[in-house]
Amino acid sequence: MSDTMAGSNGQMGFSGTRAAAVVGISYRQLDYWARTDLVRPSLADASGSGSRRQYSYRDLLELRVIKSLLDAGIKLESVRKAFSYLRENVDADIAAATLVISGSDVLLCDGDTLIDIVRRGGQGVLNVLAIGSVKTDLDASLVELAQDAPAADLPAAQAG
Amino acid sequence: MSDTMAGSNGQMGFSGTRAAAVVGISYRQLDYWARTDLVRPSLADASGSGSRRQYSYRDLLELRVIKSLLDAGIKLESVRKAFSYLRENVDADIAAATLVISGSDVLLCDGDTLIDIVRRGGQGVLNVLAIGSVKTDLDASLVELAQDAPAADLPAAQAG
DNA sequence: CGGCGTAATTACGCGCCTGTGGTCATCGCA
DNA sequence: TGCGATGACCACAGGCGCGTAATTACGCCG
Repeated sequence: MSDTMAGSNGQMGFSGTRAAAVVGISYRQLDYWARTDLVRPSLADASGSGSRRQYSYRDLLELRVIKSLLDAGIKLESVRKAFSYLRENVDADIAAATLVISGSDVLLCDGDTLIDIVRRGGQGVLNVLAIGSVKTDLDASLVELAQDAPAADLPAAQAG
Repeated sequence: MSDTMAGSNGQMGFSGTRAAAVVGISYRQLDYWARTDLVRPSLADASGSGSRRQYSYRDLLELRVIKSLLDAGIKLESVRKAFSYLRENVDADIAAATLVISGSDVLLCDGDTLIDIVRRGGQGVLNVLAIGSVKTDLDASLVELAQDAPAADLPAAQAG
């Protein structure tokens, strides 16, 4: 009936269409990003026509961060570099920190470190994004769209 | 002999080619930006083939700020919006402040105000750029390139 | 006044990102 | 096991932001 049925472990996935709807991007963007290796669905990748991609909650968070960066006028190419860097150098819990992009340098930091960085304010542009607020917005969108897919649990348990 | 001859008032202009060289962008970019109304030369605009554009020092500063934003991965379209907003709402001395772009809001602020903004860190991306450092870099580039155009005064008198 | 250098103009092409539309494999369901 | 819905795949189009190259016009200088 719905593609958001909870599995036996309570960890549900999101289909491509639903992921795009929740995040607030077009399906074509989601598709393009998946096949150009920006964000691949971590639960189930596509394997030919007719297969189904399955996005995790964490994937949605990444997608939403990317959407925020795009909305802020940042080029997709730049977003790609930032995320490839992040994936190689950071495994910390992303949701708690603030993302800072400064040229080719990317880092996650907490509030005080952030103030420090901004105060010294190198010689380039700083792109600053609080992941926490992104997560809040994402959860709100999830609750909104949950009405269309009744049997799904709300993601409250995932708040970290 | 040179297109950077100082006039009787000491206020010299920069040709298109030199402006591009000093700022560090291609001539095609400068040309494109001029004819699409991003930055027009304030001393003398083009008037047909064979005419000469004349950029002021202030123009160079704007161009350099734009270059910084582009280098940071910000889309030209977004830069356009920011500058059209700035030109309509702000006549303060740009060189002293910090430029902050937050979605469709653009503002110039000093150090303390900046910290305040970052601390509360709205729900989007903040693009932060200290204009002072841009000006410093620009002046350095001017001094470097002055060797190619000997008779020109250094822009030290223009420091704000 | 006629060549010469500079530079603005124009035409053309490319790569990126994305929207549109159609095709086709797969899944859910009866 | 066939049928309809879903969604991945593919071909194409289009705008933006330039690069490249040729063309045209101005200004200077001999």
